[in-house]
Amino acid sequence: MTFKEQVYDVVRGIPEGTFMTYKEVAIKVGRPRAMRAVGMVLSQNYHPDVPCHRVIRSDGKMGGYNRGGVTKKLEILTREGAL
DNA sequence: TAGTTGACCGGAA
DNA sequence: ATTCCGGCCAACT
Repeated sequence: MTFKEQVYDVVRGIPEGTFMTYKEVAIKVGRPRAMRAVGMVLSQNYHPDVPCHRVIRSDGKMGGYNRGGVTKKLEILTREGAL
């Protein structure tokens, strides 16, 4: 099980209408200091099964989105009722 | 193997 | 509140 595999699994396990920060995900995978690596993996991730739109920054802002842009990401979160 | 990059975070100015 | 800087980790070339 590689780092990114674990990241995918954790993000996949995020319930609908909820969101986690990159730091939280990093902690989940057992690498509290690898928050940056998490972001990179998600940026490299084009896997539709992984709801990477539920992962945001600790500031409450959103990092990015490879599937439609930040706007789309915000719309998805709003549609899921995360806001 | 070594160097560069990135969807980050926290503290300081 | 905003901007700047350093640190940390994995992937990619």
